[in-house]
Amino acid sequence: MDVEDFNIPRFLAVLPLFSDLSPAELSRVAQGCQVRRLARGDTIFRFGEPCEEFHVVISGQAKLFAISPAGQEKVIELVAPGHSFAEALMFTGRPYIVNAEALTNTLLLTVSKQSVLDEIERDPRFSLRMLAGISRRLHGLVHDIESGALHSGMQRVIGYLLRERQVEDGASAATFTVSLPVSKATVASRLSLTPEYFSKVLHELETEKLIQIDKRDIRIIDVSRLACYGAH
Amino acid sequence: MDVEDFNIPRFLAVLPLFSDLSPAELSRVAQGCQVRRLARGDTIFRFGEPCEEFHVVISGQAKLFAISPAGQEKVIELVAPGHSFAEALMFTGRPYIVNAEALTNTLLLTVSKQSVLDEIERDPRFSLRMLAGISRRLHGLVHDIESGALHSGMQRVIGYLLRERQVEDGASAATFTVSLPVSKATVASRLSLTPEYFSKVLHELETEKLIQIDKRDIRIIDVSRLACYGAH
DNA sequence: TAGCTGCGTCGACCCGGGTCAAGAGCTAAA
DNA sequence: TTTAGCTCTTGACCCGGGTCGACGCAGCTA
Repeated sequence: MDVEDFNIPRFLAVLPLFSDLSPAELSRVAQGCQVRRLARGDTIFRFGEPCEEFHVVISGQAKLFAISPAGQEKVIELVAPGHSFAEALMFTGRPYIVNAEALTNTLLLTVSKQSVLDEIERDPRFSLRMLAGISRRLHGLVHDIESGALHSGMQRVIGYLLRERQVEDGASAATFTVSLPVSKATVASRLSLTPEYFSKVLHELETEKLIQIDKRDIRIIDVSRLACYGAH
Repeated sequence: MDVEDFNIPRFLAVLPLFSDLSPAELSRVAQGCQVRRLARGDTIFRFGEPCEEFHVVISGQAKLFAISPAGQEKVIELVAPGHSFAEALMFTGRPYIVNAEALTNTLLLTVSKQSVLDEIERDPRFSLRMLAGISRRLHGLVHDIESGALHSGMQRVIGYLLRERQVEDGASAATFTVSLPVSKATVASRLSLTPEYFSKVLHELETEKLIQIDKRDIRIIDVSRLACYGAH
């Protein structure tokens, strides 16, 4: 995939947010977009910078993360292709409150705040879709907070594996494979664990014959037993 | 304050969300509202119930909380008079994902989903205000996640005390008083601590002569030393 | 005045999970 | 082929903060 030959309106039309705009509207929004190619480790934005746009991952992977005064990093969210981020921040009028960078070579679409505001002005149904998207994101964060406060590390790992099933395939087979999208250290941080402890938990699950670990591919052997393991 | 003699349009006009609607618009929105008087402990809504409205605390206090399978409770948010909750969930079209109840005798305003949708249809500026409100809420949750993952219990308590200053008075005096809005056990849960440990932390701060505890009033003696205490 | 109930405090104990250090594979460049 | 540099694993050790139990001290009710 290349920057120059990339068809922005066609890509926009696939996103839920823009899915039923007319071709004319799509090309208008596309005016306020730019596509960037990023290498692994490139910064997308940093804490404190002004926010005048939101972003969509076209291909590759991105992460949102915070840094503590002591310098340690916590991954807030992993962003897969087709997913957007920072829409919410755009509407607060404040600077970015997290950092974002590319985890692999990534093609990134950036949509200007102004073209979103124009579209909202023009079509109330568009703002409803925007509201729904942000609300769903908020829903996810509430889930993360609950999960961090109420569940043990083991339970968070199990929850993560089971949730990834939806992404992998919609089926509810008794056995299936989850591929970690990024390094184990990054997933660990997403789950608020150290890499060492994450490793320990995975291998405990393996010795219990609930999963099989093959690099970043994790085969779930017994879904139902896995689901109740860790409930003590 | 009584249910019958309460003037809904006048109250709506004070809320940031509705602040610059015309009197005609206000009374239209007020049609879709109802006011309820609740006693301490009364349920506002429960996990899993359908969500067709959002809520504003007129007077009193409410809490949003989750319950783990094991039965323990985590307070997600404390809601003070003049503040709203569950707007975001309304837009996802899904059932409530948390529980809400009154912490004291409370007067609660409930605004129907339909009147919000009507108003969005009518005025794009209204939907911008809605987006900004929800985005600010999301901002707060991200802060909570960072704070839970990156800071120790001591640091979260200090952060809470310093943040409450804004609410108490805007001044930046070297010494001031924070009144806990609810029981210490509830504040502790909000900070993801046990009541016992919260107590221990507060009393450690007191023996360090950084604060003075008098029931639910906490006098901050030295703001600047408090701010850097716990940074080790 | 006694008795009850709910909140807050305190101490003794314990464990989940973090820290540190070492090593093992794997890939990539030279 | 070697060196360098990741990512991942493993084990020994340690500590923040949770658990449990007991008690003090209101504020109520009778």
